[in-house]
Amino acid sequence: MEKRVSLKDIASRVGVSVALVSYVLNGKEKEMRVSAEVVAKVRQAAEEMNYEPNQIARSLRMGATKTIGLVVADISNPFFGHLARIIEDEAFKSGYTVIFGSSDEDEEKSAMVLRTLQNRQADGYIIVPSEGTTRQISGLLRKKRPVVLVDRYFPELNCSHIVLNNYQATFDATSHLIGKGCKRIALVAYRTSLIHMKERIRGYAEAMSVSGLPWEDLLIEVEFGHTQAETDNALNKFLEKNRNVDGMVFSNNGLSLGGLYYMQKYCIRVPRDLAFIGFDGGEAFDLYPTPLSYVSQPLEEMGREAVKILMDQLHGTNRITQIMLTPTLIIREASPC
Amino acid sequence: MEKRVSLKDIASRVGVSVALVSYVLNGKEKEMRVSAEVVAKVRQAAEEMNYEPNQIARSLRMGATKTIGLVVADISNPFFGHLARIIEDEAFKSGYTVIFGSSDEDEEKSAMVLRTLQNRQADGYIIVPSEGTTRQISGLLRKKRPVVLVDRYFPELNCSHIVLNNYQATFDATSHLIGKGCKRIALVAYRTSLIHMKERIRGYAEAMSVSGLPWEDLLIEVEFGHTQAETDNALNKFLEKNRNVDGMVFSNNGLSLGGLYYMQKYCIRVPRDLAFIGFDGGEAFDLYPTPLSYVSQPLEEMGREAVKILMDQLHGTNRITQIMLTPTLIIREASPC
DNA sequence: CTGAAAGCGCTTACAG
DNA sequence: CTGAAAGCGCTTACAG
Repeated sequence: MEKRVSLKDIASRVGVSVALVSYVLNGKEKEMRVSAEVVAKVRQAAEEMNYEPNQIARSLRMGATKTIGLVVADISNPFFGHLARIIEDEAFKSGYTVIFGSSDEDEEKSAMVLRTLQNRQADGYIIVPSEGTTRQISGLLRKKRPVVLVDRYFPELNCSHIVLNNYQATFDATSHLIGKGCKRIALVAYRTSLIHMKERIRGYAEAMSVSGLPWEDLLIEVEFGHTQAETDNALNKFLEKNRNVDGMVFSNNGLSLGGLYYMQKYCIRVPRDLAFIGFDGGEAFDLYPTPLSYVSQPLEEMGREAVKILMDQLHGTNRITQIMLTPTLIIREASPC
Repeated sequence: MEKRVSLKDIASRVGVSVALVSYVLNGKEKEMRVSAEVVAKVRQAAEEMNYEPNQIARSLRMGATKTIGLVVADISNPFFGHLARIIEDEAFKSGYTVIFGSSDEDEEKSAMVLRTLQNRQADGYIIVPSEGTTRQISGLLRKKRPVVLVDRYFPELNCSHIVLNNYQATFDATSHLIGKGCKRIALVAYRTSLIHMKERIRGYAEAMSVSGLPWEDLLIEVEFGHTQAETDNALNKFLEKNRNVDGMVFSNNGLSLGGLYYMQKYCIRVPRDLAFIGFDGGEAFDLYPTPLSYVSQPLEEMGREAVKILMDQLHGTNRITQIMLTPTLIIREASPC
């Protein structure tokens, strides 16, 4: 391992103190009234020696790492990958780097990831919280760490968050199908206590109710971490009992795709045999024989705003910001082919 | 910001030196022959005070951060997102954390990302290198930083890498179409000097040549960072001139999807009107009316091995390992529906 | 068995 | 205008 060049190396080469080099390289030569001659010499030496600051040392000294800890369910899931990318870019603009960890919607894994991020002294956290992690988040808050929750949140926690208006998302989706004449609309959801799912179920139930349609028997709940086989099973059982179902709303991207795999396997033509509204878009929806309708989230805005809220808190305001974004229903008609 | 508890805090509470606390908490109480009584007291105090080590301080002292710097083209691209996830998990097993950056296939951005990762003193690097970054990589090597290149590499560089046998990938894909009776097979590729693309083109050209089929006019090259409109344009122009094309091979995932969007727009039915082989899989390929054939890469293996090779180098061997993985051609037949 | 001390590379009052 | 010194939290020879 070749020796990295330090301030000391530059100082001894130029023949000045380390402090002076630090001032110059941090643009404090004005307020410190360093002589023009020294400034020039230091700059040149730093350049020639290819000096790069040691962010670790600086972090230790300053008590801040310029690091954002990001916890998502799974970075390989395009929804979270995209979010991560937006956060990366936005953080970079403010000089922050992102360290991430995937929680797999698992309480234990979430705890491990958070411990790692804390040991690495992340200055602030952007978290897609998993079920059962309320105490982990409140622990962070107790330590006065800036935290922004994304996609979901815990109503009982006084914490910044930015989420979709999930109620509206499924309310609009369901209402649209009702407007198209559907009467027996099923919702496919995850079985979880997390608020975003609860809200999506509530939106659906409300849309059905205001039209006087029963829905209690049309709610299909699937376990997190379900395999395709299990999803197939659940849908099979459900459709056997409810042969007259004429529409389906899926409450997230993975479920939507799982549903499509199922339909394909059992030769159910979507949307001809069964009206369909998915969640979050993707190539599979676009390239379907008839492009599929779905609920679209303003992901860019969600990521960008999450970073902004965090930056706000990192810069000392103690303000708690809670934002609810508006979903867009993307309606596709039969393709021209 | 609440004060974090340090070794000093524990030491003063127990009434021993900081060194002793450090020994105990790092499991060195045996070799240091710390008395059982002190061990117990320190352990308990650490527990009660919720002590978490400051990895930043440790990094500075030890000259190692237990951090892997990961550079991908774009973390929001499922191919790289998946790779990142595998690397994250594998690195975690060895106690390493991942810091990532997206280069967007851009030389400048790559340089910025690498600078950031170096300032943060990443111990080693896993890089999907962009065009024109040979000097950036060789700079890292000159500083004796462990580096593993993934997906692509630079033949002129003595550096570990793990890539697909890209030649075989398109050779097999093209040969398969030839075996099916296709004679005018086009390849859609990126215009780049990067070896993985060159190899994919070479595999295609060779497969055509051994069957005595001309191909020079059937190679379609698209710029990196192309928009869909530009892809549409290129394909339109090409197909106008070559109406008799009977098959198409796409040389990466983005191009494959771009191709499918094009086909959809112009009502070309795949694979009925035109034989098709894509790259890297994905839901869109599966859910196509007729599931589409594609070249599959062993991504898990690529990610896992990349970390293993890096760990090897981090643990002091100076060995250079270069691995070429075997692609699998996934052939799908018409669906039963 | 235990503690005092040095030092990783940096920033920043403080003194002159 | 410049330098000596302290200190961030940790690890690790060294001395006793």
